[in-house]
Parts: sequence; C-alpha cells; structure tokens
Amino acid sequence: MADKPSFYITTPIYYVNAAPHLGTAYCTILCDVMARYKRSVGYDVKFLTGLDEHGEKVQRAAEEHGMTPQEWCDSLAPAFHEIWDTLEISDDDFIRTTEPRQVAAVQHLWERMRDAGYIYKGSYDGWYCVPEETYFTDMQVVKSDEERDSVGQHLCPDCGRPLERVQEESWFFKLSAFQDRLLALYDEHPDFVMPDFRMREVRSFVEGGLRDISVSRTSFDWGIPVPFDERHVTYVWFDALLNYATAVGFGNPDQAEQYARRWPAQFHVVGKDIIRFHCVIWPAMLMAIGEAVPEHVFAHGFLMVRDDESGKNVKMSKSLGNAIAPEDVIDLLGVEGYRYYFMTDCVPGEDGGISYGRMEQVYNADLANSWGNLVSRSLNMSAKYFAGTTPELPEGWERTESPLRSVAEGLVERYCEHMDAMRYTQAKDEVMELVHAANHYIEDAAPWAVAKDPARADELVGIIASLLESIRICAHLLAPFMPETSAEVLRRLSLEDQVETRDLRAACAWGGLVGGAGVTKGDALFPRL
RNA sequence: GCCGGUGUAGCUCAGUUGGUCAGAGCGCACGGUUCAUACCCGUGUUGCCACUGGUUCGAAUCCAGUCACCGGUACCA
Repeated sequence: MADKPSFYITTPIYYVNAAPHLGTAYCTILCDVMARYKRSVGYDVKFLTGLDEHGEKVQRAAEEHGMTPQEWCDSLAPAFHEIWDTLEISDDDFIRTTEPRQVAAVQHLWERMRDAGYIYKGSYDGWYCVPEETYFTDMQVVKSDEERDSVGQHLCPDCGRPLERVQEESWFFKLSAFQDRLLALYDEHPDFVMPDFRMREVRSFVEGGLRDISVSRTSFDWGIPVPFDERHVTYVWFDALLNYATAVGFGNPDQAEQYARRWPAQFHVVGKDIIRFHCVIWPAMLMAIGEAVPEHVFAHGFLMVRDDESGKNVKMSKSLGNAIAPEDVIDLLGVEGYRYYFMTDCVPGEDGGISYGRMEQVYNADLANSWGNLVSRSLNMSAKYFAGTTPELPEGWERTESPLRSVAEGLVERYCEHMDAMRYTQAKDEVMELVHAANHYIEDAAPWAVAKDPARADELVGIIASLLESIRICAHLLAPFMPETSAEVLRRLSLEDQVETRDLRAACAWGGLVGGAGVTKGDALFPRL
C-alpha cells in the first residue's frame, strides 16, 4: 500500500438542503472516473466526497420540520449515499461537516490562524431582508438594483421589499495579505487552476486586489464555535473548505502519518461557480498556516439543456420545466450509459449542452451499434467456430502482424495522456478508434467465409483472436467510464481475474487473451433505443 | 463599461511555428453485406473557414477594424 504513490481527489461537499441533482452527479462522476483510472494505473487513491451541513438555512429548514438541525441533516444524508451507490461512485470516504473530526479540525485551524496573526475582529456590514430572513452583501444589492433600475433604494434581490442595514461583529481573515503570494503561486504553477481560461480569470481577479473576508457569524448558532470566542460560529469558508484537509487527518496527531502521505490533494474538482473559494481563499488559508496548497483545482462547467430544434442551450430550472433528474437519465440510458454519455459527450470544463435526443444518438451510435455490437458479433463467432470457447492460441501468436495490433499499438499511452489531463472526450475517441477498426476488420476479413474452408483454419484463429484481444483491451480502457460493462465483457471471455487491474499498461499489452477458455455470448450489453 | 474567449459542413468540434487545411465524429441520403443488437461496411454530404481591409509569392492560420455570441467582474458548495 505505502509503496504506491498517493492520489487524492475530492468533490465539493454538497449542500445538504438541496437534493442531489444532475449537476452534483456530474461532478461526482467526473471524480469517480479519475479515481478509477488512477487506481488502474497503480495509484493508492483516496476519493472523498461529502456534505456541507452547517449554516443558517439548514437551521431554519430544520425548525420548519420540527427537528433539530442534526436530525434534519441525518434525514437528508441517505439520499446522497443512495444516488452515489446507484451511480457506481467509488468514494473511499464521505465526510459530513457535523462530524467530530471536522469540528476538531476547524477549531484547530482557528487556533493556528490566530497564532499566525491572520485573524482579527471587525464588523460585518450588510443588508437584511426581514420578511425573507436573509442577509445580502452590498454587491448583491447594488447589482440587483441596477438590474431592475432601482438604484439607491436598496431592495431585496429576492422579494423586492426594502432592506434593513445591519451590523454584526465578526472575525475576519486577512485575505488581502496574500495577493502577491497567490500571484506567485499562479506563476509557478500555471495548471493550479484548470482549464487554463479559468486560470486567467482567477489571476485577473486577484490582480484587481483582495479584500479581507468575514469568517464568523453571531446571528445564528448552527456552526462550529470559534474556540476562543464562543459567541461566534464559523462561517462557510473556514468550515467547508477545510473538509479536504480534515478527511486526511489535518490537526489530528493520531493521523499525522496519513496527513503527511495524502496532503496536499492532487485534484479538487469543483463547479465553476465556486472557483474563487478554491483558487483564492483556500490556498490563502493554507499559506496562512504554512500548509501545502493543492496541486490542481479543476473547474467544470454547467449542464445546459439543449433545444434540439433551435440548437440553443438553456439553463436548467424548475420554473422553465426543463429540469432533468438523474433518475430520468438512468431510466433512459441505464447507469453505465448515463456515465458514458456525460463523461464523453460533455467537455469537462465547458458548459455541456445535453438533450434526450443527443443522449439517444450517442447511446445508439457508440454503445449499441459500435461497442456493444462488436462484442456481440465477436463473441458469437468465437463461440460458434470454436465450440463455445476462445480459439486455442498457437505459440507466439501475439507477435504475428495484424491490422488491429497496429491500431492498438501505443493506444494506452495516448489514452493515459488524455485521462491524466481529464480530457475524457479525447481518451474515449482513442478507444473508439480501435472499436471502429475492429468492426471494419470483420468486414474485411469476412471470418464467416473463412470458416467455410477447412484449409484456412489457422487464418480463422488469427482473425478471431485479434478481435477478442482488441475487445479485451477496449474493455480495460473503458472501465473507468463503465466499470460493470467492462467487467462483464471480461467475464464473458473467462478473464474475471483481469477485472481489478492495477497496471493498465501491462493489461493492455497485446497478447493478454487466454486461448481455449469458455466464451459466453450473453445478452446485448446495450440494447438499441 | 472593463477584462477574457469564441465565430470552420445540418449538429459537436480538429485544424501545431502561414504553403495538399478545407478535415473528423455524429446525423442524413444512396449502395453493398450478413457473423451481429434492422447491425456493420462503402460512397456522398454543392462549407464566401463571421464580415471588411492589410501584411505576404501564398492566410481559416499573422495584423487592424466591424458584427454576433459566451464567460468573468468577491462572500452563490
């Protein structure tokens, strides 16, 4: 275990009040594919996801339901575990910010921050909407006033009623002190923020100057108490962001070894709406207490609903009635089709235009017609021509020339290069090239004709063997996207012992097929829609 | 307003440092085939490479301007 390099990847912690939706699932699957891929190339992976359970909104929702905040959170958490199980998410840890480990870590952070001198007490000024019981910042108010042409009136952005000016004592984090160090970080690590256009956005934001941020509240109490000022509870940044460090033992002497091994994280995958917290505030917090900053923050785009008629992308929303739920997609494509569609048809980093029409297209073209049918026709022929088994392989068969062998040459290297950079669409294209080549090869080689001529028996062995070998390799490469389908394909080739790969390059070397082994044709992997 | 980006076949997009760069996949049309999930294979798809100027022997590829669209512009997990 310890001899393998560590790879630590995280999703954001999702806000417990909102049920898991297509966007959170998308982000989590992005991470899962990376986690599975990294395991297959030999990393000791830790994949973390979890829930953000503190805050005023949770407290209020709990009261409305006649529960304590903790009871309320406990009642919502199972929905997340369920959907992640359904979607084959292979998380190694699931953190909830109400857990003792998080409370201890956050309080430890406060002490370290205070000792380092980056915390001071000040006053948080803002606007409060009494009927809505919500706070707004100056910026939010000004922006909404500009939008509705009511400048100077200070109306609630949500309900439009007049706001009250409020002042609240608060602890502040000296974010302003980190401008230069953040810019230096961006210079030294241009891929700290990915994709690169997000890096430019972050940089120009920081170049514009930084303000200190309020990190505690006294107006509600559902939060982690500030250890040296019990009237205050921790506000989102210090609580939520720290979860990534907490989960690997930050501030816990009993877990010093794990922390040393796991931190810093390799990847934080986040939505583009929260990059500032991850790319500015979070590294500044870590710098303040002298801890290492994460290697990469990857910002994914939003899923937009694409109108197949007009070609326009529209935001998903309940009011527009165009929202798509994970369950809807599962019903249409199945879990593996779901994962494949979102991972290979949306460019990570950019907004994805999704539609049911497109889902069907991709599923039928790639999964049913190309990949599924290739497996089907190949296994069928092997079983038919070789009495229910793979052909007996002559000594050194893997060294004989074959059109498919040359397509497979270097494939795993090209694939890995793309996967490492989260270019899933391109990694998939590489694999599909072999799938298409194999389908093409069947046409050229016409094994059904060869099979009719006993004198060409050796030729038939070569054809079927290279087909099955190509399928075996594709199954390995598609496994991060569709783990169960790949496992099933390998099982049908009697290669169940290859399912848990720890050395993908070796697994994808030409020649891993076992001859004379049972072949199961089985049902269609992806029935056409 | 300011900063950044994009504009290439019906759709999604590739096109490195300017000279087979006019491409791929999907969709669609037609033809062929049968091992297979009515699949697969082949052929085709009449594109002012947004517009206008400029640099150059030569630009989708460099420069300037115009138009259109998108993202960012601090407390939204």
